Amino acid sequence: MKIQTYDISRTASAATLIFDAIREAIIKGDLTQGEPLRQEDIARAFNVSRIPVREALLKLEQHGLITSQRYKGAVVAGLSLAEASEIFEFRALLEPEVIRRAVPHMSPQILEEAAQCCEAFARADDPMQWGDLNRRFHTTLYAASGLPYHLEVLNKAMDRIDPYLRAQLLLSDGMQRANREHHLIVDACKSGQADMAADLTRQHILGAQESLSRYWQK
Amino acid sequence: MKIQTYDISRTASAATLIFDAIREAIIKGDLTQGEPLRQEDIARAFNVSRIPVREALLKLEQHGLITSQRYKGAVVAGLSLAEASEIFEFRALLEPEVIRRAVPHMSPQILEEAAQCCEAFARADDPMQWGDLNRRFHTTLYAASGLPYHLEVLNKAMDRIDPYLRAQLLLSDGMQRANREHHLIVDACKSGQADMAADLTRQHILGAQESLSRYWQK
DNA sequence: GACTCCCTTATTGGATACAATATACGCTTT
DNA sequence: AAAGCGTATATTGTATCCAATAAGGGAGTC
Repeated sequence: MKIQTYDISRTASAATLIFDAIREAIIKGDLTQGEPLRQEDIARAFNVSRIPVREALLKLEQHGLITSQRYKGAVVAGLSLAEASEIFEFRALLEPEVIRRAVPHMSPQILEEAAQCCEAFARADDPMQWGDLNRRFHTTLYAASGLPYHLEVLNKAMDRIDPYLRAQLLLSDGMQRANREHHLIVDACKSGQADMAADLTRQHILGAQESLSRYWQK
Repeated sequence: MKIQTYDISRTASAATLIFDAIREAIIKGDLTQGEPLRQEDIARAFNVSRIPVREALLKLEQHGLITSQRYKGAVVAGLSLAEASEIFEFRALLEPEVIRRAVPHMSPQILEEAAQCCEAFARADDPMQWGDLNRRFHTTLYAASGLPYHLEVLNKAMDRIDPYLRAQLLLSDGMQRANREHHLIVDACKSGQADMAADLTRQHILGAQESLSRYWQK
């Protein structure tokens, strides 16, 4: 008998599960800036002691998603527009290079998957999905870059600004433009134009940053 | 009576102290790749329970300095040349931009401090100091960039490759070249040539990467 | 009434104790 | 002797308890 069995408890500790759950909640905007995170409350909610909760909170702090003070507790970290803006610039520096390096190694499967993400993104009607699909689209394209460290750092950066990304897609022309630009990027990748893809990616990011800044001003 | 007293326990938890200590040990090469880190041993060494040790280990893992497996423990993370090389490329992407942005805001004090680092670096006879001074030199110059996120990420990156950086300085012409290039960078900063400083920084990093790769080949 | 001091309470940091899991060794079987 | 199995031991993950600290409220003083 050969059944593929997988034991979740082998890979995930309680701390990890809690971390993931809270991370999701913050990223998706269910927990907002300043929301206090009491160890005991969370422990009760997950039916565990405070120990794994503390580990989860530590990881969240390392990721910059919460800030905590000794003997005072943790709160969901806020990100000023300026801080978010800097992270957009950070992305604008990294992602073009990443995609440039990825293009030569993109298999037809990857391109297909990216295109599907793109389609799904265009058709999705639930704003909650937009953020996810948008992100999956980009990570799919970047996966072939062979730059794991860049991707790791990039993921953390994306986590931090995720609420802003979602907000940006909700702006009047946010989805429309993202969609258009995604298609252009995929096309560039398909035709092997690495530099073009890099350029488009850069514009894509800086455009998002700018539209976000403009909106916040008003 | 007004003495500036600072109570370590107010700002630093045991976990933080342990983290710093182990981080230093790894960075300076006292703990090398694969070295197992037993919670209980460390706890005994610091005269604390395993709880703060676990926190420290978690942070170290987040920084990529150790890798740990459930129920198996943590070991000092190794970094293949390829991985280190990728991080050098990462730096080559970020640091030029950071210094370019910093140049316009460099006060005479900062320039003075950087120059002093440079001098000290040139004169230091203890190879152990080289790494520290080299790093202080760069961080001093970057501080004025107004890009805190970039710097945070950069610091983590530097932590990971620190042993390689030290190794690189120990190569035959490592110090000599680093020294020469540092001076060029400071000069460019002093004369406000941001793009020049960026270019020099990029070459400085890629040069180090290349010489390291060449050496490892042999 | 405002201020200070002290105490109570809520909350986090750390220590000890227990549970879950992996590894190593010896035993059995062939 | 080699392979497979089970137990012993070491090590990590988690729960429970205690200690340290911060925040708030009330009594007393001016």
